[in-house]
Amino acid sequence: MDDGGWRPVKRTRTFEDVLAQIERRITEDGLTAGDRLPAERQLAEQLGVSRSSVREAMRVLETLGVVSSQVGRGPDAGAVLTSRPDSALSDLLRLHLGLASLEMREVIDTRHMIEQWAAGHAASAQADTSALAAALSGMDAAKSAEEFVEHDTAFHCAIADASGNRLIAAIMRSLRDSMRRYSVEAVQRLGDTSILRADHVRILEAIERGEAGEAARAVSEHLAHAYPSLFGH
Amino acid sequence: MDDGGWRPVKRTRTFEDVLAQIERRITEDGLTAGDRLPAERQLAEQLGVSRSSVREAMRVLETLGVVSSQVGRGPDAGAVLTSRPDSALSDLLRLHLGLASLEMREVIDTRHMIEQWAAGHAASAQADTSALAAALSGMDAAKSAEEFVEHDTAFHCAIADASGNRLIAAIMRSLRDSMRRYSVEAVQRLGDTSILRADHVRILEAIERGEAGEAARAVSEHLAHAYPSLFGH
DNA sequence: ACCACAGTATGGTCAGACCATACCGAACCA
DNA sequence: TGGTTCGGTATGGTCTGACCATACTGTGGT
Repeated sequence: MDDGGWRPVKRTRTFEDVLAQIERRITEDGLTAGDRLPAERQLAEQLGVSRSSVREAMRVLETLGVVSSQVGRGPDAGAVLTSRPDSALSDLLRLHLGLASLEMREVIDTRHMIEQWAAGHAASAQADTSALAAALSGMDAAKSAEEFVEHDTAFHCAIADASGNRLIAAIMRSLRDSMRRYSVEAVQRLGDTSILRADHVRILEAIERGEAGEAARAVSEHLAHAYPSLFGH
Repeated sequence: MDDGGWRPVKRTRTFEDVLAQIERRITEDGLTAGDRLPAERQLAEQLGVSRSSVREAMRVLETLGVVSSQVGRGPDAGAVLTSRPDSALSDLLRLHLGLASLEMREVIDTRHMIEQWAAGHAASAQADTSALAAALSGMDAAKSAEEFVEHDTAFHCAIADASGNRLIAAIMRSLRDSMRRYSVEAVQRLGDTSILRADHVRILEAIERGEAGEAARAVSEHLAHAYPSLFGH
């Protein structure tokens, strides 16, 4: 019955080895976005594994938003290192929401946290607000809830961008992405978007004036207006 | 030269079709963590594709922390739906940090934001603090910087858990995971950890007394102590 | 009741083939 | 000289079929 404390063997699959090798080359050679990886067949031969294993590793890297594969021939073909964490995060959130291992409430609370933080930092940094203003006009011109949400998303993502933190901006984009349908329903339920517009103007002006506290407060109240059912207390 | 506005062909790869089918079955059949997917060969036959394509789809799902594959036979074998967003997020952060498409500063700022939020909510919720206390004793007994960081991570993740938001807790865990090496170096540079201990006690007591504002403040000052070089302003 | 062993379903891996794509370059005109 | 056409080729995408290691299942013997 006693295995003597052994048994930590934890078999490691071939494609995981390939992954580790590629990651090692990335960090050791200092590769960055734009650099090309060897072709699949070449990599398979170099590492002494089959092309299938290399392909599975590529699929993982692609899922994580680290490489992008192009067919054909030439400088742009093959596996190129990229930097797209957004879609990876979106897929992750969407699937886990579908699995019911996350609830919308948790997503919205997270968004609340991020937006307050981002608005405050955007204000302190006196960030450029032209993207915010553009999104605002887009909302004014919107002819459907879908279109409105589209520009609303742009507005809030622009705040995250303006905070200067790319990780937070990426999380923000994927949060919005995974709750798009929910947002559209919320806008339709709401009917009148004039309150939201006033909120947006208040947020924009607070950021422009560099008033971090007011910007955070404005964001908080805005979310309470947009999702009244979740902020009943 | 004019293609008449066409060209939206966007070839879709077979494994992406498989992914869509599986995701559809998850949402339509209401599958959740613990349920089993059909075997690879079976799935390939059902969908009329090769096993390779099914496997690539599986690899994506596994990367996103949605399925876990076990070899062998029996009820536990095969592809089982799981809910492990943590490792997926960790891999994502680690690789993008390696690609220099994210900077440590951004990770730590994000952590700062999350910890303040989580500490405040844990305090308001009068959450159970036994895990926090356990981690605290672990730090006291630690004999190396690595061991100290191990329990320190447990302490801070326990705060995130206590906030009750699984998404935020998952993000917290992956943040800590991806910056483990950095944290160890920071502790070694610091040498004396008594200041950190005092901070931890202050955080713990604030949460126990339900003082959200004090908990958030304590977390903020704690991070300034732990990473003085990043909070010089 | 227990145990040993063959059977079998599972994922993991490999080799080799073929396809579509898209660039490269040489041969071919104008 | 200049452009065009067309075959060559490197790339990822897909499929087939095979074999392996693993771990349960059931059967038969003790």
